[in-house]
Amino acid sequence: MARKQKTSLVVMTSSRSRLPLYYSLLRQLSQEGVKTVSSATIADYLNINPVLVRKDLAGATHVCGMPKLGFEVAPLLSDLKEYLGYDNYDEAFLVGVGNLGHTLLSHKGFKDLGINIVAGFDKNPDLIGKKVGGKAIHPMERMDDYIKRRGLRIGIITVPSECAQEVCDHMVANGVRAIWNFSFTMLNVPENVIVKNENLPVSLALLTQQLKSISEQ
Amino acid sequence: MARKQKTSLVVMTSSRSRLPLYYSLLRQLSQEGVKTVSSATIADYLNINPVLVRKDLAGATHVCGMPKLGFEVAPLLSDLKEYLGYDNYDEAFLVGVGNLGHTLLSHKGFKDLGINIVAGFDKNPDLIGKKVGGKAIHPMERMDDYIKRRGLRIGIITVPSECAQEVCDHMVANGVRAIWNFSFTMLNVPENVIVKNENLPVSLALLTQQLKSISEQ
DNA sequence: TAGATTGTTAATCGATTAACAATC
DNA sequence: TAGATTGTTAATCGATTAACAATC
Repeated sequence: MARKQKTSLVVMTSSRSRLPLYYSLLRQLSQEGVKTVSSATIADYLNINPVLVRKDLAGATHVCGMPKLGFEVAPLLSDLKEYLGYDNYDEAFLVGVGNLGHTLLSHKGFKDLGINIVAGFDKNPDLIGKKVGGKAIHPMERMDDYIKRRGLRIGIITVPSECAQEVCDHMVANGVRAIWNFSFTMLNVPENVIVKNENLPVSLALLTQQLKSISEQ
Repeated sequence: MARKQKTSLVVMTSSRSRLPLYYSLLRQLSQEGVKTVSSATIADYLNINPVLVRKDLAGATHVCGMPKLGFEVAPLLSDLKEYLGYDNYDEAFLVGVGNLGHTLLSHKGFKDLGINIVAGFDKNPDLIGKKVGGKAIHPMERMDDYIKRRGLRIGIITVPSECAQEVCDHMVANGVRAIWNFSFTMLNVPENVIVKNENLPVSLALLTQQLKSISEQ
């Protein structure tokens, strides 16, 4: 950790993280045949304030709520989908086809949000040439070239912590601008690259912590 | 989605989500032999304000920074570890031993944070009796009893969305108070149960979104 | 000593909520 | 019509930052 580059952390306004929740909920409601929904109902499901819901929806969609009826679900969904960029097609790639790497490569949920993980890279010769979730696994040596050739800008790091910084450096050197980091290392990147650390154990630990703090009251 | 129960969402003060970052960073620094560190250095790595770092540390530890030298890494680490509850032992269990379930059961990182995923449950007869990551897989029918007998309060849902609510109901009925939900369903739970939705595709989508919004500037 | 760094108090900023008139 | 629900403006709240005296 000698270098003096910074880790750019992802910070986001809360509205951004609520919008996907509205989207999920509305899709669920839509499937159940619900045609219109009030901000109070949405707020109720998500345990937040109805005014907040209206503000968020007003900011992200063109749908006007109707007094007495609430919002039409269908246009809300399509506007949210566009706003959230779920109908744009984005390409990402993954390095480190271990347990977690396998899971992500095979995960069906990315497609719906317009994301395609196009390939995996690993140094294990047994994996090379195989397919995981329909995606080819390439040797590490091919990575630099592959990134540049396809102009990939989004990389996923699922290698052990020891190798994470090295993989990261290669990514950055070849034009990657956003990194989804599952290793436990704090990555050093130039200012113009964003890193989102996804630490599953920490995530669960935060939940157990919260459970405790609630139980204590 | 007929019931009128609410989904309790996890909301947390930002300090809470920064503390694990300090912890990771400090552990990394400590391994490199660093003995003391200034708030400015920490802030630099994490791209945040040094005053914020001092405030957070003052709130979570008893360590006083020394003018001109900064903070001692070792006591900071042990205080943070205690504050974050990483040295308390917590038990969780997991339902749905598919791809993601396998990954979580085998994940080495939980132990460090004091979390033990004690068992997995699945309805697939081929899995029953096997071990994944050293943890036994039991049939679904055993779940209710198992939860009660061991007094488990933290459940992990990695089943397909269609089954998620049903699994959730069983958990709640048997005393589970916190649910880590990897399905795409918004779960209905009583007010005193907390749900943390972990939607990996949405997580990546938020990152790509942010990348776009930065690129546009 | 001078300079780096701390902890604290006050100011700012942004996000959330309350109040309320408008409308179907 | 009356009541439910909207969108908007102002007030509140909490979190972040700025300013600065204290200290090694």
